[in-house]
Amino acid sequence: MDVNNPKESKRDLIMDAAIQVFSRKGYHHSKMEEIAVEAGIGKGTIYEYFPGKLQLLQEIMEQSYRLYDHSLGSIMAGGTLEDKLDAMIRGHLQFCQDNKDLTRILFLDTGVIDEELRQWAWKKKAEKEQYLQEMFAQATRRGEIKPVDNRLLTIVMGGILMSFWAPIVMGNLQVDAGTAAQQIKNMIMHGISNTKGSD
Amino acid sequence: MDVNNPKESKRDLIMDAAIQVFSRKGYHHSKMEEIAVEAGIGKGTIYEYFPGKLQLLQEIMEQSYRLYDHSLGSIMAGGTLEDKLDAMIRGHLQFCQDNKDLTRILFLDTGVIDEELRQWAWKKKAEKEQYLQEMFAQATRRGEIKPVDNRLLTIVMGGILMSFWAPIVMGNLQVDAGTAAQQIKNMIMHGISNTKGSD
Amino acid sequence: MDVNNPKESKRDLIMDAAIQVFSRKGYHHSKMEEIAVEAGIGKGTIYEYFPGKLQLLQEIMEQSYRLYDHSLGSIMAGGTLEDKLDAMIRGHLQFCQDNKDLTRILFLDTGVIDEELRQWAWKKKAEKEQYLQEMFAQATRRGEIKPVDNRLLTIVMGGILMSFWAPIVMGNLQVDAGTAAQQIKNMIMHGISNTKGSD
Amino acid sequence: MDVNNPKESKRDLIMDAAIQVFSRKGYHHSKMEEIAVEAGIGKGTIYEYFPGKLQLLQEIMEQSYRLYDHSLGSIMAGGTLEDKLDAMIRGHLQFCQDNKDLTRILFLDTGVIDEELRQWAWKKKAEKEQYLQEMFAQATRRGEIKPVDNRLLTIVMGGILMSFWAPIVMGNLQVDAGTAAQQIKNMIMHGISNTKGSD
DNA sequence: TATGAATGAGACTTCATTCAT
DNA sequence: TATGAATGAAGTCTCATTCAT
Repeated sequence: MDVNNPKESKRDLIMDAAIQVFSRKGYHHSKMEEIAVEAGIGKGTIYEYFPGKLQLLQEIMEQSYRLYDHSLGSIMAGGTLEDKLDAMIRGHLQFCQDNKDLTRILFLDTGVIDEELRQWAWKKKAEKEQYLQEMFAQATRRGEIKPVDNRLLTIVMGGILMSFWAPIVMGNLQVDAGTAAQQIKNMIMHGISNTKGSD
Repeated sequence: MDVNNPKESKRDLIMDAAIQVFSRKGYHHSKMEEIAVEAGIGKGTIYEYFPGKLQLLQEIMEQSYRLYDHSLGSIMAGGTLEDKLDAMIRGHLQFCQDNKDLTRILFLDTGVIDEELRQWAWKKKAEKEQYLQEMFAQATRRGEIKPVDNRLLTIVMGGILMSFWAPIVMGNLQVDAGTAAQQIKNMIMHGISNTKGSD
Repeated sequence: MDVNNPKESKRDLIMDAAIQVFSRKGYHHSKMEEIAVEAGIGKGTIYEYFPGKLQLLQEIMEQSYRLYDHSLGSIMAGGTLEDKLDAMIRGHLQFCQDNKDLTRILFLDTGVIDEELRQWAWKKKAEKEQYLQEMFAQATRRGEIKPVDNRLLTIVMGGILMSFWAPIVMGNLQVDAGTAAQQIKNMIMHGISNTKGSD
Repeated sequence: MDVNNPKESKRDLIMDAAIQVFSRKGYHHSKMEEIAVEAGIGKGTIYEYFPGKLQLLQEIMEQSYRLYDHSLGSIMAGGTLEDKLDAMIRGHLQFCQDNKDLTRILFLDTGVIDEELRQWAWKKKAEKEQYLQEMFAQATRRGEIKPVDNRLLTIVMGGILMSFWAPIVMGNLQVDAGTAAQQIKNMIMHGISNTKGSD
């Protein structure tokens, strides 16, 4: 089936090789030559499938985001905020664990490559925040959470998710996604203080 | 009178210019020529004060971390965990607001430049996590917080701090550090759930 | 047909161009750009075949020495000292006349470029002196020459050979290698004094 | 006396420092900065006494040649060819031994620096050869030597002298100038062959 | 006169991209 | 379609020389 579409498979071959190399060295230290070698093809062939190095990265990033969105989207469909948070965190951890190379590229190189790419990443981030914000707003309306500053809460939530990629990808952290997600969700929902209530 | 120490001031002039340019373009897109122009000096002069481009960045990073540590260290001395968290968050927000260019460099370029620099940044991060972990351990012993997974809590806390640099530096977020810090601290301590029960 | 081995021929093309330029200007005044122009190729192409400027010179030197050794080695095989001297001098003169550019590089730039290269040249020189010394020692044992200080004799012999490259290469001296070699050999063997007595 | 003429002494100070550095590193690897440090003065001061780096070398070379000429000239005044040769060789060896730094500069860097300097060195060499040629011609007329090719003889003689600088300066050869000179002179006059006579 | 901070032309080298085969 | 040899723009760094003090 994959062999039926050799062009697409060669394209994927290149993308996979690029993911390896970008992840290993970072975008600016990756050479087209090295990607070609990793893919087992000639340097010029890459340009048959991608306009250039930057577009190759863009393509990888876009595909990664699609994969990420798909992974999370299917998981966190309905339910209470607590269920959604749990699913979201679990999905995020699972994605990071399952796609270390993609994750490294996605969170390491995004900001420093190119203005256009920065804009794009910024837009993606804004979309995600938009989604979070609505999720929290809905939960607020439903009375599931206290009336906190939604803007701050969104940033905090995003930060919590972001904070896990490095420990996971760099190999320091090995957790069971389900267990960790539940713990983290509980921290967010109920805090860490021993004294119930206050403020 | 301003130039009591002309050598030091020239060095600082270069560093300031480099901070501008690195922050604006990112390390890899910054040219020594451009830094020189920004500083209003000749290209060669930079090399009288710094061995090379990479060392110039390193110097900036180290100075930034010293400044950051000093800013936070003086603030969050004693008190309960709640006081410390409040001070830490407030200091962090304030630093990001007061040193946008530095912040952008510190959190954007760190990972992708150079192996040595990556090691250094990694060490700094580990130190900070070590500090957080001890802070939480102490609070646990004192009974200030529930017995949660310290490793996860540390990562979460780090992520929350990290999450604010981008909104602040990119200009989207304008908050009063004191107010925001208190709100964020409360989220961490008491959670966002409306139901007072725990898991 | 001429290009049976295009890769090797391109390499040679570059080396030939480099020999021209190095010979004309000396190593330190030769620019990679100029070598590329001389070869009729782009600047970057040189780096496809040689790691850098210094290694390009090294390669030329090594090839030159191989050529030189081969030229002399085949000529001066056996026979009496007188025959050997004659062959050696003739071969040396012929080499200088046939390879003026190489000769200029070999004897002009060797000492001043680079420590490693200096070591290499020194080793080559020592090898040649070793060879001369054995040749003279053998002749002494055979009673072909008087018992003179072998160390001094070797240096003298080396100097005599060396002395001819400049006049030949700079274009002042045009001699028939065979005739000149015989004359020089006779000077060495029998001296220039008219009085047949010795000291 | 030296102190009475501070300008001249400072000039000499610089030249001495330059001789040290040029000899140690070779012209192209010597930096004006290093020469200044060696002289214990400021970099700019060199330019008060010399127009530039090249002219500093030229000055050193010219002074060296004057010293060399003076050393030899006073020694080899009159007498037979044999006496002259003996004095010339002895003087040459002595000069090389007494002025290793100068010698290294004189014989190592001459050819590769600059077209003007090359011309100058060439002229000097031609003058010396002119002198040798006349010396030999005179000896021929007096019947002191056989009628050999004067041109070749001159080159040979020059080569013999030249051949000794490297062994002496590089530290391998330690000889008594008088003894060695006599031995070398005898080789030249009477050859090394054991069979007296032939053409 | 002496200085040394400042300069910028110039050289090497890299590597994304092209294009003839 | 696939290739990889060839390219040259671009960037870092050096160091002889200048000049204000």
